[in-house]
Amino acid sequence: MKTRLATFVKDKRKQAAMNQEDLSFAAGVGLRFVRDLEQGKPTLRMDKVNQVLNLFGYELGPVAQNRDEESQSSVSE
Amino acid sequence: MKTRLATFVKDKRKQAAMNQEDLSFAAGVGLRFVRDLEQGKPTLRMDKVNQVLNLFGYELGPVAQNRDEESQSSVSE
DNA sequence: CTCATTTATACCCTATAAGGTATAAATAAA
DNA sequence: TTTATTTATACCTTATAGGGTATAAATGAG
Repeated sequence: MKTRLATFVKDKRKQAAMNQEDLSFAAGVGLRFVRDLEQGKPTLRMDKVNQVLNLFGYELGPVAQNRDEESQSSVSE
Repeated sequence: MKTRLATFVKDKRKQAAMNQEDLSFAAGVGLRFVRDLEQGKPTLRMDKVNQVLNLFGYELGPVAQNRDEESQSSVSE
């Protein structure tokens, strides 16, 4: 499943013109981890996810279940 | 360290008049996990954290590092 | 103060996330 | 089409999170 988080990371990565390998290196996590993250694996460790999000000035936090945290566009309806 | 997430959960739990044991049972996670969560342990698994947040209508998501995601009331601004 | 409740720490075991390697499947450019 | 690049899956090992139990330290009521 493509979660909000997965989409967010993939999107930010594309914006930064990086491939998954670049990102994994920059974040200091394994390439496999970046892949799991972008595939929406739900059991990831928060600290590892944060290592990635920090690159983009973000971090994991509680968000209301329906709100669309200022990603940018999407939700067409 | 008391992270934003730790504070959020503890606060929501208090609001719901539950102790940690109640919360662990309601969320289907171990009591130890609730404790680690409220103590700000950084290496928690996202799925377990989400089991707790879901009780309050929240979930983990990317938030900008300095913003103070509405703790309880509303988004003022 | 004592006693009850709640929360925090420590020890231990089991299940599994992280990550490496290899491979396969897309995606894109020629 | 072929070939290169990127992304996805599978297998395996190692490190560790989750969680149970026990204990200790707070917190609070009397």
